[in-house]
Amino acid sequence: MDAITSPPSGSAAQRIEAELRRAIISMAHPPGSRLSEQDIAATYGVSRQPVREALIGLARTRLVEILPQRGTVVVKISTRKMMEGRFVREAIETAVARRAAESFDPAARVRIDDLLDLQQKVAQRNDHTAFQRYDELFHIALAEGAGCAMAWQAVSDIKAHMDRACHLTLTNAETMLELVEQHRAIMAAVDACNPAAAAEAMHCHLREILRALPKVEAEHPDLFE
Amino acid sequence: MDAITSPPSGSAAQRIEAELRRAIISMAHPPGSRLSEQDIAATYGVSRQPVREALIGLARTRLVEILPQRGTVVVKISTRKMMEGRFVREAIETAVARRAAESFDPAARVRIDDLLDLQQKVAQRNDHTAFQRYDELFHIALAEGAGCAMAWQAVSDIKAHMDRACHLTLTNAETMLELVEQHRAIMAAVDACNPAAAAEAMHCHLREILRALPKVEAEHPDLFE
DNA sequence: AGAACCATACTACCATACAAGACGACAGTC
DNA sequence: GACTGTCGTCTTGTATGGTAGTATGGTTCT
Repeated sequence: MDAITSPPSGSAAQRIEAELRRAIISMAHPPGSRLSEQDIAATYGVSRQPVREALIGLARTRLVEILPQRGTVVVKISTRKMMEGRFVREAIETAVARRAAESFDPAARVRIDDLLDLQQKVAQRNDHTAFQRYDELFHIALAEGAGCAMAWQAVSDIKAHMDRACHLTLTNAETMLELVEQHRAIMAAVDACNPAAAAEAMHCHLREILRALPKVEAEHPDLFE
Repeated sequence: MDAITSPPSGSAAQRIEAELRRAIISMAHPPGSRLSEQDIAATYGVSRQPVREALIGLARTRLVEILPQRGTVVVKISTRKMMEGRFVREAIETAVARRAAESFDPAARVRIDDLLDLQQKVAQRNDHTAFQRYDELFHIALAEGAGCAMAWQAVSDIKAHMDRACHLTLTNAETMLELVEQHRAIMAAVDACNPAAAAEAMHCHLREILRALPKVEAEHPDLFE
């Protein structure tokens, strides 16, 4: 049942990177805020070295920017880059959906129904964090079921940025329930073995996600670059 | 003219990571070989710390695998993973080619012709390394010209793995010249503003690259997993 | 002879200390 | 008053020592 709380994996550096990643995506560290190696090290009770490695990892996913000898800051949200990211994600995930409709692992299929039910529950509770976690699990399961788990690797970084923005756009339960319905629509096309419909459903799904972005940019201009 | 030799950028860690990356892709460190932090540190005349950060970076791109408290090894080539990677890369790059045919930055357009001429030259000289570098520059320029530079970010890691395999498959000048011709075919479709043709040309191009992979796996089974 | 056991040499990992660059405040000068 | 040079304090970057875990080879017991 605790598939949602990822365990404190392996090294301290990995653990801290995961923690910081969550904190950044959930806006606990808002865009533009500074991240001091020393402060974080003190917070987590470790040395600067693992913190440094964690920040390097986050910099690689473009969630933070390390300015040499100056400091590390959480990158601001860029609508333009977000749209570019959507383009790439759309290219990958529509291809995955198409392949899923051609052949899908039956074992993964039943798991997805469970995921969607759980996602619907947390959506009704208006629980952002759990919702996004199940959203991620859905897309992972879809890629794995289609036999291209590696595709997720390429998408995960982009999705992290999107999820951060969605913490501003996903304000009510209705919107989240809509997204769950879109997930079900994708699976319906997959079950019908209709590649074109699956790709189209995924296309609409990804289009919907960032629809409200320009509005929140006007509301929170300080979070954007 | 020295656009091919990337400068020793910023920190020692980044410099060493770039060096190791080149060495791995060019098979100077063959798949399966061990990479000791200490040895590399001594080789490059630096401490173990920047080497460690470099190895962590390479592990993130799946070029090496860090086994905690045991050692770091160059990952072996996996035909299955390579095919999965091609699937993802195909999804992204055909979308890029399609968009390029819809609208392309004129300034980037002229640069590409220069790149292709240079690539043809080094192909005639049978210079693997330079060829792959210009190949990379071509795909980057195409993405930038199409206005989705971020797409390259998602492709670069996959291409690194492919390039490593291609060091085994690209043995003669003829094959390289064929690939240049495929590049020109893509650009012809772009110039003709024919998205479908551009995507199809890219599709064929990426299909060709790994065609000889099963053969080299039979010849060098020790390099594969 | 075979197998369990232990010492040793290796590894990645973390903590600490030091170095070098960047920014801001302040004093001195024109 | 505006400009400039210098010093102090922040930051990240690098070096080094020490720790825990793993594999390996020799040894001892059965």
